[in-house]
Amino acid sequence: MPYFDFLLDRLEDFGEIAGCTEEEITAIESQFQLQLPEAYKDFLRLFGRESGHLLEPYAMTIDNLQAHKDEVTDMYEGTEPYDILNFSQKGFFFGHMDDMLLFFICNGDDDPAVYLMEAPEDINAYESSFTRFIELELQRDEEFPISHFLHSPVVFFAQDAPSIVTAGDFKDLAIRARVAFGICCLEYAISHFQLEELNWALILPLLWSYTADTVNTAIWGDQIAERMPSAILSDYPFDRKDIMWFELDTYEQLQQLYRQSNETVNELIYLVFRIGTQDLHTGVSRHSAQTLNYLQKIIRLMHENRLELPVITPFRQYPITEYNGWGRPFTREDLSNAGYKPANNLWSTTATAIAQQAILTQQVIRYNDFPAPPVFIAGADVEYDKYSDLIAGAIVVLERSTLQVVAYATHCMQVTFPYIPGLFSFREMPPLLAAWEKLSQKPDLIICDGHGIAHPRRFGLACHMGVTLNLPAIGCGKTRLCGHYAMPAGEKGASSPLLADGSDEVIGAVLRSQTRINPIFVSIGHKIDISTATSVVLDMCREFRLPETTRIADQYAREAMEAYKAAHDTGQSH
DNA sequence: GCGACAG
DNA sequence: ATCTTGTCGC
Repeated sequence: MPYFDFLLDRLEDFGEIAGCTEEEITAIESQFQLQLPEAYKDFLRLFGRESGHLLEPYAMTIDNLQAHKDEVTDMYEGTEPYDILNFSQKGFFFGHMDDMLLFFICNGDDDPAVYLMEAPEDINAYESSFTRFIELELQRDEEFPISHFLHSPVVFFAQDAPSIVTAGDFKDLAIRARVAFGICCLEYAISHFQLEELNWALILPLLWSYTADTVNTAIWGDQIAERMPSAILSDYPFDRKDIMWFELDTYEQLQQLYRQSNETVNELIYLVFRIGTQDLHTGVSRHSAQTLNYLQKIIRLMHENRLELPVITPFRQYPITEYNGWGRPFTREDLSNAGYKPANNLWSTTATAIAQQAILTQQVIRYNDFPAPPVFIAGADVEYDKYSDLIAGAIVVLERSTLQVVAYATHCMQVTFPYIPGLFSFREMPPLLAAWEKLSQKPDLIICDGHGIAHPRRFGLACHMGVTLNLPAIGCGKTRLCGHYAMPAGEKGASSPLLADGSDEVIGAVLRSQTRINPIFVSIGHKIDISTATSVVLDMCREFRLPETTRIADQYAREAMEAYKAAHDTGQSH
Protein backbone atom coordinates (compact mmCIF):
# COMPACT_ATOMS: atom_id res chain seq x y z
CA MET A 1 0.00 0.00 0.00
CA PRO A 2 2.67 2.54 -0.93
CA TYR A 3 0.33 5.51 -0.73
CA PHE A 4 -0.81 4.82 2.80
CA ASP A 5 2.27 3.36 4.44
CA PHE A 6 2.05 6.16 6.97
CA LEU A 7 -1.21 4.69 8.26
CA LEU A 8 -0.15 1.07 8.57
CA ASP A 9 1.20 1.20 12.11
CA ARG A 10 -1.95 2.78 13.50
CA LEU A 11 -4.71 0.84 11.76
CA GLU A 12 -6.06 -0.43 15.07
CA ASP A 13 -6.81 3.16 16.14
CA PHE A 14 -9.60 3.25 13.60
CA GLY A 15 -11.69 0.45 15.07
CA GLU A 16 -13.34 -1.96 12.67
CA ILE A 17 -11.93 -1.68 9.18
CA ALA A 18 -12.22 -3.87 6.09
CA GLY A 19 -10.76 -3.46 2.63
CA CYS A 20 -12.05 -4.27 -0.82
CA THR A 21 -10.91 -7.19 -2.93
CA GLU A 22 -9.26 -6.56 -6.30
CA GLU A 23 -12.43 -7.91 -7.93
CA GLU A 24 -14.54 -5.29 -6.17
CA ILE A 25 -12.20 -2.53 -7.30
CA THR A 26 -12.34 -3.77 -10.88
CA ALA A 27 -16.13 -3.94 -10.63
CA ILE A 28 -16.27 -0.28 -9.54
CA GLU A 29 -14.09 0.73 -12.47
CA SER A 30 -16.39 -0.99 -14.92
CA GLN A 31 -19.54 0.21 -13.15
CA PHE A 32 -18.47 3.85 -13.46
CA GLN A 33 -16.39 3.28 -16.64
CA LEU A 34 -13.35 4.94 -15.18
CA GLN A 35 -9.72 4.15 -14.49
CA LEU A 36 -9.38 4.85 -10.76
CA PRO A 37 -6.22 6.53 -9.45
CA GLU A 38 -3.75 4.28 -7.61
CA ALA A 39 -3.88 6.25 -4.37
CA TYR A 40 -7.64 5.81 -4.15
CA LYS A 41 -7.36 2.10 -4.98
CA ASP A 42 -4.92 1.76 -2.08
CA PHE A 43 -7.42 3.48 0.15
CA LEU A 44 -10.10 1.02 -0.96
CA ARG A 45 -7.81 -1.96 -0.30
CA LEU A 46 -7.59 -0.84 3.33
CA PHE A 47 -10.94 0.88 4.06
CA GLY A 48 -13.31 0.35 1.11
CA ARG A 49 -15.76 -1.92 2.94
CA GLU A 50 -15.54 -0.53 6.44
CA SER A 51 -13.45 2.44 7.48
CA GLY A 52 -14.07 2.46 11.23
CA HIS A 53 -13.62 5.88 12.76
CA LEU A 54 -11.37 7.09 9.97
CA LEU A 55 -13.10 9.92 8.08
CA GLU A 56 -16.41 9.33 9.80
CA PRO A 57 -18.01 12.50 8.48
CA TYR A 58 -17.51 11.51 4.87
CA ALA A 59 -19.39 8.24 4.16
CA MET A 60 -16.63 6.98 1.91
CA THR A 61 -17.24 3.23 1.79
CA ILE A 62 -18.02 1.72 -1.61
CA ASP A 63 -21.69 1.13 -0.72
CA ASN A 64 -22.22 4.89 -0.93
CA LEU A 65 -20.69 5.42 -4.37
CA GLN A 66 -23.83 4.86 -6.40
CA ALA A 67 -25.83 7.11 -4.04
CA HIS A 68 -23.30 9.89 -4.58
CA LYS A 69 -23.46 9.46 -8.33
CA ASP A 70 -27.29 9.44 -8.26
CA GLU A 71 -27.38 12.57 -6.14
CA VAL A 72 -25.08 14.46 -8.47
CA THR A 73 -27.10 13.29 -11.46
CA ASP A 74 -30.39 14.30 -9.82
CA MET A 75 -29.21 17.74 -8.83
CA TYR A 76 -26.88 18.79 -11.56
CA GLU A 77 -27.73 16.87 -14.74
CA GLY A 78 -27.87 19.24 -17.70
CA THR A 79 -25.67 21.85 -16.03
CA GLU A 80 -22.34 22.69 -17.56
CA PRO A 81 -20.13 21.52 -14.65
CA TYR A 82 -21.89 18.18 -14.54
CA ASP A 83 -21.44 17.59 -18.26
CA ILE A 84 -17.76 18.47 -18.10
CA LEU A 85 -17.14 16.26 -15.06
CA ASN A 86 -19.12 13.39 -16.41
CA PHE A 87 -18.00 13.16 -20.00
CA SER A 88 -14.73 14.85 -20.69
CA GLN A 89 -12.96 14.97 -17.36
CA LYS A 90 -14.26 11.80 -15.71
CA GLY A 91 -15.20 13.18 -12.32
CA PHE A 92 -15.56 10.56 -9.60
CA PHE A 93 -17.57 11.37 -6.48
CA PHE A 94 -16.08 9.38 -3.64
CA GLY A 95 -17.60 10.97 -0.55
CA HIS A 96 -19.86 13.62 0.96
CA MET A 97 -20.03 15.82 4.00
CA ASP A 98 -23.20 17.73 4.86
CA ASP A 99 -24.52 18.97 1.51
CA MET A 100 -21.10 18.94 -0.11
CA LEU A 101 -19.75 16.25 -2.38
CA LEU A 102 -16.10 15.36 -2.72
CA PHE A 103 -14.64 14.32 -6.03
CA PHE A 104 -11.46 13.95 -8.01
CA ILE A 105 -10.88 13.71 -11.73
CA CYS A 106 -9.66 10.46 -13.23
CA ASN A 107 -7.24 11.91 -15.74
CA GLY A 108 -4.38 9.46 -15.27
CA ASP A 109 -2.92 11.16 -12.18
CA ASP A 110 -2.25 8.46 -9.57
CA ASP A 111 -2.80 10.82 -6.62
CA PRO A 112 -5.21 13.47 -7.94
CA ALA A 113 -6.34 16.71 -6.35
CA VAL A 114 -9.56 16.63 -4.33
CA TYR A 115 -12.43 19.04 -5.05
CA LEU A 116 -15.51 20.03 -3.08
CA MET A 117 -18.83 20.61 -4.86
CA GLU A 118 -21.53 22.55 -3.03
CA ALA A 119 -23.59 23.55 -6.05
CA PRO A 120 -23.04 23.37 -9.81
CA GLU A 121 -21.59 26.86 -9.83
CA ASP A 122 -19.71 26.39 -6.58
CA ILE A 123 -16.75 24.02 -6.99
CA ASN A 124 -13.55 24.55 -5.03
CA ALA A 125 -10.16 22.90 -4.85
CA TYR A 126 -10.03 21.20 -1.44
CA GLU A 127 -6.67 19.40 -1.14
CA SER A 128 -3.74 19.09 -3.49
CA SER A 129 -3.83 15.29 -3.53
CA PHE A 130 -5.89 12.37 -2.27
CA THR A 131 -3.22 11.22 0.20
CA ARG A 132 -2.87 14.77 1.51
CA PHE A 133 -6.66 14.85 1.97
CA ILE A 134 -6.57 11.73 4.14
CA GLU A 135 -3.59 13.00 6.11
CA LEU A 136 -5.15 16.37 6.89
CA GLU A 137 -8.52 14.88 7.76
CA LEU A 138 -6.79 12.62 10.27
CA GLN A 139 -5.22 15.66 11.90
CA ARG A 140 -8.61 17.37 12.05
CA ASP A 141 -10.13 14.28 13.65
CA GLU A 142 -7.47 14.38 16.35
CA GLU A 143 -8.44 17.94 17.17
CA PHE A 144 -12.10 17.03 17.38
CA PRO A 145 -12.41 13.30 17.86
CA ILE A 146 -15.86 11.83 17.40
CA SER A 147 -14.50 8.40 18.20
CA HIS A 148 -13.43 9.57 21.65
CA PHE A 149 -16.95 10.83 22.25
CA LEU A 150 -18.40 7.51 21.15
CA HIS A 151 -16.25 5.42 23.41
CA SER A 152 -15.99 7.80 26.29
CA PRO A 153 -16.50 6.22 29.71
CA VAL A 154 -17.75 9.56 31.08
CA VAL A 155 -21.14 9.46 32.74
CA PHE A 156 -23.30 12.29 31.50
CA PHE A 157 -26.58 11.94 33.34
CA ALA A 158 -26.83 13.42 36.78
CA GLN A 159 -30.60 13.14 36.58
CA ASP A 160 -30.53 9.51 35.50
CA ALA A 161 -28.60 8.11 38.45
CA PRO A 162 -30.06 4.58 38.55
CA SER A 163 -29.12 3.76 34.98
CA ILE A 164 -25.61 4.89 34.22
CA VAL A 165 -25.31 5.99 30.64
CA THR A 166 -22.23 6.79 28.61
CA ALA A 167 -22.08 9.06 25.61
CA GLY A 168 -21.58 6.03 23.41
CA ASP A 169 -25.17 4.96 24.07
CA PHE A 170 -26.35 7.69 21.74
CA LYS A 171 -25.04 5.73 18.80
CA ASP A 172 -27.83 3.19 19.26
CA LEU A 173 -30.53 5.88 19.02
CA ALA A 174 -32.40 6.46 15.75
CA ILE A 175 -32.01 9.85 14.07
CA ARG A 176 -35.57 10.74 15.09
CA ALA A 177 -34.67 9.98 18.70
CA ARG A 178 -31.51 12.10 18.47
CA VAL A 179 -33.51 15.03 17.09
CA ALA A 180 -36.05 14.55 19.89
CA PHE A 181 -33.29 14.45 22.50
CA GLY A 182 -31.94 17.72 21.12
CA ILE A 183 -35.38 19.34 21.26
CA CYS A 184 -35.83 18.14 24.84
CA CYS A 185 -32.50 19.79 25.73
CA LEU A 186 -33.78 22.94 24.06
CA GLU A 187 -36.98 22.82 26.11
CA TYR A 188 -35.01 22.37 29.32
CA ALA A 189 -32.84 25.34 28.40
CA ILE A 190 -35.90 27.51 27.71
CA SER A 191 -37.23 26.60 31.11
CA HIS A 192 -33.89 27.10 32.84
CA PHE A 193 -33.49 30.60 31.44
CA GLN A 194 -37.13 31.35 32.31
CA LEU A 195 -38.10 32.07 28.75
CA GLU A 196 -41.37 30.13 28.79
CA GLU A 197 -43.42 33.25 28.24
CA LEU A 198 -42.02 33.80 24.75
CA ASN A 199 -43.92 32.60 21.70
CA TRP A 200 -42.22 29.23 21.20
CA ALA A 201 -45.17 28.05 19.13
CA LEU A 202 -43.34 29.70 16.24
CA ILE A 203 -40.62 27.06 16.18
CA LEU A 204 -41.11 24.20 18.68
CA PRO A 205 -44.10 22.43 17.10
CA LEU A 206 -42.37 22.59 13.75
CA LEU A 207 -39.24 21.06 15.25
CA TRP A 208 -41.29 18.29 16.88
CA SER A 209 -43.07 17.51 13.65
CA TYR A 210 -39.80 15.87 12.57
CA THR A 211 -40.43 12.87 14.77
CA ALA A 212 -44.00 12.33 13.54
CA ASP A 213 -44.73 10.22 10.48
CA THR A 214 -46.46 12.81 8.32
CA VAL A 215 -43.34 14.84 7.77
CA ASN A 216 -41.26 15.08 4.64
CA THR A 217 -37.79 15.65 6.09
CA ALA A 218 -36.56 17.68 3.13
CA ILE A 219 -39.45 20.13 3.52
CA TRP A 220 -38.89 20.15 7.28
CA GLY A 221 -35.30 21.14 6.62
CA ASP A 222 -36.29 23.94 4.24
CA GLN A 223 -38.86 25.31 6.67
CA ILE A 224 -36.60 25.19 9.70
CA ALA A 225 -33.73 26.71 7.72
CA GLU A 226 -35.84 29.79 7.05
CA ARG A 227 -36.68 30.04 10.74
CA MET A 228 -33.08 29.72 11.97
CA PRO A 229 -32.13 32.41 14.51
CA SER A 230 -29.08 33.27 12.40
CA ALA A 231 -31.26 33.84 9.32
CA ILE A 232 -33.91 35.83 11.16
CA LEU A 233 -31.44 37.98 13.09
CA SER A 234 -29.14 38.63 10.11
CA ASP A 235 -28.62 42.17 8.90
CA TYR A 236 -30.46 41.53 5.64
CA PRO A 237 -34.00 42.91 5.76
CA PHE A 238 -37.00 40.69 5.14
CA ASP A 239 -37.27 39.85 1.46
CA ARG A 240 -40.35 38.01 0.25
CA LYS A 241 -38.32 36.36 -2.52
CA ASP A 242 -36.05 34.59 -0.03
CA ILE A 243 -38.85 33.38 2.23
CA MET A 244 -41.14 30.69 0.90
CA TRP A 245 -42.78 29.37 4.03
CA PHE A 246 -44.11 32.31 6.03
CA GLU A 247 -45.32 35.90 5.84
CA LEU A 248 -43.94 39.19 7.10
CA ASP A 249 -45.85 39.08 10.39
CA THR A 250 -44.40 35.67 11.26
CA TYR A 251 -40.95 37.02 10.43
CA GLU A 252 -41.43 39.92 12.83
CA GLN A 253 -42.68 37.60 15.56
CA LEU A 254 -39.66 35.34 15.06
CA GLN A 255 -37.37 38.36 15.29
CA GLN A 256 -38.98 39.29 18.62
CA LEU A 257 -38.65 35.73 19.87
CA TYR A 258 -34.95 35.32 19.08
CA ARG A 259 -34.04 38.78 20.33
CA GLN A 260 -35.64 38.07 23.70
CA SER A 261 -34.19 34.57 23.78
CA ASN A 262 -30.44 34.03 24.37
CA GLU A 263 -27.46 32.72 22.47
CA THR A 264 -27.42 29.31 24.09
CA VAL A 265 -31.04 28.64 23.26
CA ASN A 266 -30.62 29.95 19.72
CA GLU A 267 -27.55 27.78 19.24
CA LEU A 268 -29.48 24.74 20.43
CA ILE A 269 -32.12 25.38 17.76
CA TYR A 270 -29.37 25.42 15.16
CA LEU A 271 -27.85 22.17 16.42
CA VAL A 272 -31.22 20.38 16.38
CA PHE A 273 -31.64 21.53 12.78
CA ARG A 274 -28.23 20.11 11.89
CA ILE A 275 -29.03 16.72 13.38
CA GLY A 276 -32.31 16.57 11.47
CA THR A 277 -30.85 17.45 8.09
CA GLN A 278 -27.45 15.76 8.29
CA ASP A 279 -28.35 12.49 6.62
CA LEU A 280 -30.95 13.82 4.22
CA HIS A 281 -29.03 13.30 1.02
CA THR A 282 -27.25 10.01 1.44
CA GLY A 283 -29.17 8.23 4.17
CA VAL A 284 -28.03 7.05 7.59
CA SER A 285 -24.81 5.11 7.28
CA ARG A 286 -23.59 3.07 10.22
CA HIS A 287 -24.19 5.11 13.36
CA SER A 288 -24.20 8.50 11.62
CA ALA A 289 -21.17 10.04 13.25
CA GLN A 290 -21.98 13.57 12.17
CA THR A 291 -25.29 13.71 13.99
CA LEU A 292 -23.47 12.39 17.07
CA ASN A 293 -21.02 15.21 16.57
CA TYR A 294 -23.85 17.74 16.85
CA LEU A 295 -25.37 15.86 19.76
CA GLN A 296 -22.00 16.11 21.46
CA LYS A 297 -22.03 19.87 20.94
CA ILE A 298 -25.52 20.05 22.48
CA ILE A 299 -24.36 18.09 25.51
CA ARG A 300 -21.32 20.32 25.87
CA LEU A 301 -23.52 23.41 25.72
CA MET A 302 -25.81 21.99 28.37
CA HIS A 303 -22.86 21.26 30.66
CA GLU A 304 -21.34 24.69 30.17
CA ASN A 305 -24.62 26.19 31.37
CA ARG A 306 -24.97 23.68 34.22
CA LEU A 307 -28.16 22.33 32.76
CA GLU A 308 -29.43 18.86 33.56
CA LEU A 309 -29.88 16.56 30.60
CA PRO A 310 -33.11 14.69 29.89
CA VAL A 311 -33.22 11.07 31.04
CA ILE A 312 -32.22 8.92 28.08
CA THR A 313 -34.46 5.93 28.86
CA PRO A 314 -37.55 7.04 26.89
CA PHE A 315 -35.43 7.63 23.79
CA ARG A 316 -34.12 4.08 23.84
CA GLN A 317 -37.48 2.89 22.52
CA TYR A 318 -36.40 4.13 19.11
CA PRO A 319 -33.22 2.29 18.09
CA ILE A 320 -31.18 3.03 15.00
CA THR A 321 -31.94 -0.46 13.70
CA GLU A 322 -35.47 0.61 12.73
CA TYR A 323 -36.56 2.41 9.53
CA ASN A 324 -33.11 2.51 7.95
CA GLY A 325 -31.71 4.43 10.88
CA TRP A 326 -34.41 7.13 11.01
CA GLY A 327 -36.38 5.22 13.61
CA ARG A 328 -40.07 4.60 14.00
CA PRO A 329 -42.23 7.76 14.13
CA PHE A 330 -43.38 9.02 17.52
CA THR A 331 -44.70 12.15 19.23
CA ARG A 332 -43.73 14.25 22.20
CA GLU A 333 -46.66 12.66 24.02
CA ASP A 334 -45.23 9.18 23.45
CA LEU A 335 -42.00 10.31 25.10
CA SER A 336 -43.73 11.83 28.09
CA ASN A 337 -45.76 8.64 28.55
CA ALA A 338 -42.44 6.80 28.66
CA GLY A 339 -40.91 9.06 31.28
CA TYR A 340 -39.80 12.28 29.61
CA LYS A 341 -40.82 15.12 31.86
CA PRO A 342 -41.58 18.14 29.71
CA ALA A 343 -40.47 21.35 31.35
CA ASN A 344 -43.75 23.18 30.86
CA ASN A 345 -46.54 23.74 28.43
CA LEU A 346 -44.58 25.71 25.89
CA TRP A 347 -47.24 25.84 23.22
CA SER A 348 -50.85 24.85 22.62
CA THR A 349 -52.50 22.01 20.73
CA THR A 350 -53.80 24.47 18.17
CA ALA A 351 -50.30 25.80 17.49
CA THR A 352 -49.13 22.26 16.83
CA ALA A 353 -52.00 21.65 14.43
CA ILE A 354 -51.34 24.92 12.61
CA ALA A 355 -47.67 23.97 12.30
CA GLN A 356 -48.71 20.65 10.77
CA GLN A 357 -50.89 22.47 8.26
CA ALA A 358 -47.99 24.74 7.31
CA ILE A 359 -45.96 21.69 6.40
CA LEU A 360 -48.65 19.66 4.69
CA THR A 361 -50.13 22.49 2.62
CA GLN A 362 -46.89 22.53 0.62
CA GLN A 363 -47.62 19.00 -0.57
CA VAL A 364 -50.97 19.86 -2.13
CA ILE A 365 -51.00 19.36 -5.91
CA ARG A 366 -53.33 21.81 -7.64
CA TYR A 367 -53.49 20.24 -11.09
CA ASN A 368 -55.09 17.07 -12.46
CA ASP A 369 -52.98 14.06 -11.61
CA PHE A 370 -54.97 10.91 -12.31
CA PRO A 371 -54.62 8.57 -15.31
CA ALA A 372 -58.15 8.23 -16.71
CA PRO A 373 -61.55 9.84 -16.21
CA PRO A 374 -62.44 8.81 -12.67
CA VAL A 375 -64.93 5.93 -12.54
CA PHE A 376 -65.05 5.13 -8.84
CA ILE A 377 -65.90 8.28 -6.93
CA ALA A 378 -65.98 8.28 -3.16
CA GLY A 379 -67.93 10.42 -0.74
CA ALA A 380 -66.97 11.01 2.87
CA ASP A 381 -69.11 12.29 5.70
CA VAL A 382 -69.10 12.32 9.48
CA GLU A 383 -71.99 12.03 11.93
CA TYR A 384 -72.00 13.22 15.55
CA ASP A 385 -74.00 12.02 18.52
CA LYS A 386 -75.64 14.77 20.48
CA TYR A 387 -75.59 12.93 23.78
CA SER A 388 -72.03 11.64 23.84
CA ASP A 389 -68.58 12.24 22.35
CA LEU A 390 -69.14 9.63 19.68
CA ILE A 391 -68.29 10.35 16.09
CA ALA A 392 -68.94 8.10 13.06
CA GLY A 393 -67.16 8.42 9.73
CA ALA A 394 -68.32 6.86 6.48
CA ILE A 395 -66.74 6.53 3.07
CA VAL A 396 -68.80 5.24 0.16
CA VAL A 397 -67.52 4.37 -3.32
CA LEU A 398 -69.94 4.95 -6.21
CA GLU A 399 -69.71 4.03 -9.87
CA ARG A 400 -69.81 7.42 -11.60
CA SER A 401 -72.66 6.98 -14.11
CA THR A 402 -74.97 4.48 -12.42
CA LEU A 403 -74.35 5.69 -8.85
CA GLN A 404 -74.24 2.07 -7.75
CA VAL A 405 -72.56 1.55 -4.38
CA VAL A 406 -69.38 -0.39 -5.15
CA ALA A 407 -68.13 -0.45 -1.55
CA TYR A 408 -68.53 1.36 1.72
CA ALA A 409 -66.96 1.36 5.16
CA THR A 410 -67.67 3.11 8.46
CA HIS A 411 -65.94 3.65 11.77
CA CYS A 412 -67.31 4.88 15.08
CA MET A 413 -65.10 6.24 17.86
CA GLN A 414 -64.65 8.91 20.56
CA VAL A 415 -63.89 12.42 19.30
CA THR A 416 -60.22 13.36 19.69
CA PHE A 417 -60.22 17.06 18.76
CA PRO A 418 -62.63 19.96 19.35
CA TYR A 419 -64.39 21.84 16.58
CA ILE A 420 -62.26 24.87 15.76
CA PRO A 421 -62.94 26.70 12.48
CA GLY A 422 -59.78 26.31 10.43
CA LEU A 423 -58.74 23.11 12.23
CA PHE A 424 -61.77 21.12 11.21
CA SER A 425 -59.83 18.29 9.58
CA PHE A 426 -58.13 17.37 12.86
CA ARG A 427 -61.61 16.56 14.19
CA GLU A 428 -62.97 14.58 11.25
CA MET A 429 -59.88 12.85 9.88
CA PRO A 430 -59.51 10.09 12.52
CA PRO A 431 -62.85 8.31 11.88
CA LEU A 432 -62.51 8.84 8.13
CA LEU A 433 -59.00 7.34 8.00
CA ALA A 434 -60.18 4.39 10.09
CA ALA A 435 -63.07 3.85 7.65
CA TRP A 436 -60.66 4.17 4.72
CA GLU A 437 -58.56 1.29 6.11
CA LYS A 438 -61.62 -0.96 6.05
CA LEU A 439 -62.61 -0.02 2.49
CA SER A 440 -62.35 -3.02 0.14
CA GLN A 441 -62.43 -1.03 -3.13
CA LYS A 442 -60.35 2.16 -3.13
CA PRO A 443 -61.77 4.98 -5.29
CA ASP A 444 -60.16 7.08 -8.05
CA LEU A 445 -61.19 10.28 -6.32
CA ILE A 446 -62.88 11.45 -3.14
CA ILE A 447 -65.35 14.26 -2.49
CA CYS A 448 -65.21 15.55 1.08
CA ASP A 449 -67.90 17.47 2.94
CA GLY A 450 -65.82 20.49 3.79
CA HIS A 451 -63.45 22.81 1.97
CA GLY A 452 -60.15 22.12 0.29
CA ILE A 453 -57.92 25.13 -0.36
CA ALA A 454 -60.83 27.51 0.33
CA HIS A 455 -59.35 27.82 3.81
CA PRO A 456 -57.45 30.58 5.66
CA ARG A 457 -54.18 28.61 5.37
CA ARG A 458 -55.21 26.80 2.18
CA PHE A 459 -55.46 23.47 3.95
CA GLY A 460 -59.00 22.29 4.57
CA LEU A 461 -60.29 18.77 5.17
CA ALA A 462 -60.16 17.79 1.49
CA CYS A 463 -56.47 18.74 1.25
CA HIS A 464 -55.67 16.86 4.44
CA MET A 465 -57.48 13.74 3.17
CA GLY A 466 -55.97 14.00 -0.32
CA VAL A 467 -52.39 14.49 0.85
CA THR A 468 -52.67 11.84 3.57
CA LEU A 469 -54.21 9.22 1.27
CA ASN A 470 -52.27 10.40 -1.79
CA LEU A 471 -55.62 10.51 -3.61
CA PRO A 472 -57.26 13.11 -5.86
CA ALA A 473 -59.68 14.97 -3.58
CA ILE A 474 -62.35 17.66 -3.91
CA GLY A 475 -63.69 19.90 -1.18
CA CYS A 476 -67.44 20.44 -1.33
CA GLY A 477 -68.87 22.62 1.42
CA LYS A 478 -72.36 23.87 2.15
CA THR A 479 -71.33 27.23 3.57
CA ARG A 480 -68.44 29.65 3.19
CA LEU A 481 -65.43 29.56 5.53
CA CYS A 482 -63.41 32.38 4.00
CA GLY A 483 -63.18 34.37 0.78
CA HIS A 484 -65.68 36.54 -1.11
CA TYR A 485 -67.75 36.04 -4.25
CA ALA A 486 -70.56 37.30 -6.44
CA MET A 487 -73.74 35.22 -6.48
CA PRO A 488 -73.71 32.92 -9.53
CA ALA A 489 -76.63 32.96 -11.99
CA GLY A 490 -79.76 31.08 -10.91
CA GLU A 491 -79.58 28.12 -13.29
CA LYS A 492 -78.08 24.74 -12.40
CA GLY A 493 -74.45 24.63 -13.51
CA ALA A 494 -73.80 28.36 -13.14
CA SER A 495 -70.78 29.24 -11.05
CA SER A 496 -68.66 32.18 -9.93
CA PRO A 497 -65.13 32.24 -8.56
CA LEU A 498 -64.47 32.27 -4.80
CA LEU A 499 -61.69 34.79 -4.21
CA ALA A 500 -59.28 34.89 -1.29
CA ASP A 501 -59.75 37.68 1.25
CA GLY A 502 -57.43 40.55 0.44
CA SER A 503 -56.32 39.23 -2.94
CA ASP A 504 -57.59 38.06 -6.29
CA GLU A 505 -56.40 34.50 -5.85
CA VAL A 506 -59.09 32.02 -6.91
CA ILE A 507 -59.52 29.54 -4.07
CA GLY A 508 -62.72 27.85 -5.21
CA ALA A 509 -65.96 27.96 -7.15
CA VAL A 510 -69.44 28.89 -5.93
CA LEU A 511 -71.58 26.39 -7.80
CA ARG A 512 -75.33 26.41 -8.39
CA SER A 513 -75.93 22.67 -8.10
CA GLN A 514 -79.71 22.99 -8.64
CA THR A 515 -81.68 25.80 -10.26
CA ARG A 516 -82.52 28.57 -7.78
CA ILE A 517 -81.18 26.57 -4.85
CA ASN A 518 -78.45 28.03 -2.62
CA PRO A 519 -75.05 27.36 -4.19
CA ILE A 520 -72.40 25.00 -2.83
CA PHE A 521 -68.67 25.68 -2.46
CA VAL A 522 -66.24 23.60 -4.48
CA SER A 523 -62.48 23.77 -4.05
CA ILE A 524 -59.31 21.86 -4.86
CA GLY A 525 -58.42 19.17 -2.35
CA HIS A 526 -55.50 17.42 -4.03
CA LYS A 527 -54.36 16.37 -7.52
CA ILE A 528 -57.24 18.10 -9.35
CA ASP A 529 -57.86 21.56 -10.79
CA ILE A 530 -60.85 23.73 -9.99
CA SER A 531 -62.67 23.39 -13.33
CA THR A 532 -62.39 19.59 -13.30
CA ALA A 533 -63.44 19.53 -9.65
CA THR A 534 -66.47 21.69 -10.42
CA SER A 535 -67.62 19.48 -13.30
CA VAL A 536 -67.15 16.28 -11.26
CA VAL A 537 -69.23 17.69 -8.40
CA LEU A 538 -71.91 18.95 -10.80
CA ASP A 539 -72.06 15.50 -12.39
CA MET A 540 -72.71 13.97 -8.96
CA CYS A 541 -75.50 16.45 -8.15
CA ARG A 542 -78.51 14.63 -9.63
CA GLU A 543 -81.76 15.69 -7.94
CA PHE A 544 -80.54 17.44 -4.85
CA ARG A 545 -78.37 20.35 -3.75
CA LEU A 546 -75.57 18.10 -2.49
CA PRO A 547 -73.68 15.51 -4.56
CA GLU A 548 -74.91 11.93 -4.21
CA THR A 549 -71.54 10.94 -2.75
CA THR A 550 -72.07 13.17 0.26
CA ARG A 551 -75.73 12.22 0.66
CA ILE A 552 -75.09 8.46 0.59
CA ALA A 553 -72.04 8.74 2.86
CA ASP A 554 -74.19 10.74 5.28
CA GLN A 555 -76.76 7.95 5.26
CA TYR A 556 -74.16 5.27 6.05
CA ALA A 557 -72.59 7.39 8.77
CA ARG A 558 -75.98 7.84 10.46
CA GLU A 559 -76.62 4.10 10.17
CA ALA A 560 -73.20 3.31 11.64
CA MET A 561 -73.83 5.61 14.59
CA GLU A 562 -77.20 3.99 15.32
CA ALA A 563 -75.73 0.50 15.05
CA TYR A 564 -72.81 1.35 17.32
CA LYS A 565 -75.03 2.90 19.96
CA ALA A 566 -77.43 -0.05 19.84
CA ALA A 567 -74.56 -2.53 20.26
CA HIS A 568 -73.09 -0.49 23.09
CA ASP A 569 -76.43 -0.31 24.92
CA THR A 570 -77.06 -4.07 24.84
CA GLY A 571 -73.47 -4.62 25.98
CA GLN A 572 -74.11 -2.42 29.02
CA SER A 573 -77.44 -3.94 30.01
CA HIS A 574 -75.91 -7.44 30.37
C1' DG B 1 -61.28 45.75 19.92
C1' DC B 2 -64.67 43.40 17.23
C1' DG B 3 -66.74 40.22 13.97
C1' DA B 4 -66.44 36.02 11.39
C1' DC B 5 -65.85 31.30 11.78
C1' DA B 6 -66.17 24.36 7.00
C1' DG B 7 -68.93 20.25 10.24
C1' DA C 1 -72.27 18.66 13.46
C1' DT C 2 -76.87 18.58 16.73
C1' DC C 3 -81.74 20.25 18.11
C1' DT C 4 -86.61 22.51 17.59
C1' DT C 5 -90.04 25.25 15.53
C1' DG C 6 -92.27 27.75 12.04
C1' DT C 7 -93.20 29.24 7.21
C1' DC C 8 -93.44 28.97 2.22
C1' DG C 9 -94.25 26.94 -2.20
C1' DC C 10 -95.30 22.88 -4.75
